[in-house]
Amino acid sequence: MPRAGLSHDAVVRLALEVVDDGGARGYADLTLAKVAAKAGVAAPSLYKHVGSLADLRREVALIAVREVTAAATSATVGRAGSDALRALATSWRTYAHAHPGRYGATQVGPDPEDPADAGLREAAAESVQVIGAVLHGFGLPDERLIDAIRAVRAGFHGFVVLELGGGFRMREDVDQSFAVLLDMLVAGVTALAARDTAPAAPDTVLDHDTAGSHR
Amino acid sequence: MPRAGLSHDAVVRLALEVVDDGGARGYADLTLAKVAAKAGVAAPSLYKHVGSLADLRREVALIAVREVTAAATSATVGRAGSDALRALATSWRTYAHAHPGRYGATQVGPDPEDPADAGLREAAAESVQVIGAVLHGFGLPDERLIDAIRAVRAGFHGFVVLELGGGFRMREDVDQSFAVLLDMLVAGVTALAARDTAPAAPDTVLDHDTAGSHR
DNA sequence: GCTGCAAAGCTACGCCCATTAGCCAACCGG
DNA sequence: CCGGTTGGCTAATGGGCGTAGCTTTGCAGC
Repeated sequence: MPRAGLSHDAVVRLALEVVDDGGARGYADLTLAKVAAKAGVAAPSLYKHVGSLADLRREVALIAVREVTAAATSATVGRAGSDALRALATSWRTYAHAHPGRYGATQVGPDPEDPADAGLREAAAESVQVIGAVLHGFGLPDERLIDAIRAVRAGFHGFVVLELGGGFRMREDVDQSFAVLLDMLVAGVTALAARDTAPAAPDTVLDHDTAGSHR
Repeated sequence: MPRAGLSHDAVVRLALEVVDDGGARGYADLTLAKVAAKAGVAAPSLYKHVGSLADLRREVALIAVREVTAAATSATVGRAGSDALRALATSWRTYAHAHPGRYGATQVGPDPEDPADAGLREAAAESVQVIGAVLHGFGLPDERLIDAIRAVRAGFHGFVVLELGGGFRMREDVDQSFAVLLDMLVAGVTALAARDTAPAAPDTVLDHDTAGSHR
């Protein structure tokens, strides 16, 4: 009865393979049975190395979030302003294309209550901080920074989710569409900074009173 | 042995209740067992009214997509331009807030191959057409309309997905953030129309050559 | 009112998955 | 070489989907 020589890390590595092999649905379809099959081991044996399927998923998600953050960080180092924002956007989407399954793992929000999700919460916060750092360079007032971060995240994430999910069915150039979205975000953040820095500017694109829509 | 008096429509209705009861994860957690429990019936009995769990999910998704489309349509009737786009955005997000579980059902892209998904594909196309109709009013050239639609969809969907998934953890006003995103999209679409309608305009916000980023 | 049949339940079963319990063999430190 | 830890295993439970086949209800038509 030879041993498979597994370990915690080896199991996680195999889980990542399963996720990567499964395309955009790889994470959703991650199963202990598949990992065990890849390891050449009976499914219950995995419990010697991993607490549960939920634990394994958490760990995969953590890695994915950290990878996105790392890609975003290294893409924006040494850049500022719209240059940085464009590099950030590209790295974000490029990661999703290269690892659609792993990107799917970043879509599950960590449970704000569950202590087991603490690491994931922190990792997610770090990825948001990278966006925040980039946007900080636009000179936004503090109260607008959070809005800009959310708009950018929504744009990036929404586009990638729709793209990976097959939501863009026309054959038209998707890269071009992303470039247009990115232009909107760059212009939007720039205008947002200009508006609140110089509130009297007459020809600001964003001269609309957003405060009126508060609940 | 009294009869429960089920029917196809009754089962779908109960499935919608299960989805609605389950919060944002209601659709993902939809199960025949839960529907059967709500109906007061053994699970296999449901097969007299429904082909499979996949069929039931499809039907729920179809209803959800049509409801979003209907909300968007009625919100934009009689409006045009940025007024229409703002109303569209509000109706989209309002639907997601009112029916988070059902909104989750709209996130699964229909399989482009599967003939069973044909109705869902058509319904999804209709919802995109509503956005297209609204954006058409901005006078975009045809080649840009698809890009604008995608940007708007990405913004709406991304924001709502992040919001429902608990992705916005700061307590800052989320309505305000959505208003800012909406401003960016309105300004972005306006500028996109201005850019390609009058290419020589000097002060256009979007004077960047997006064609340079084609793959 | 009776008869008969289709429809709508049911139970029993098979399969897949996660997880627990308990066994046994392999490796490693002394 | 010996013993304990550790990493496999099988068996079994529970839950979910789905199929097969039985039973009973309730209605249509006489």
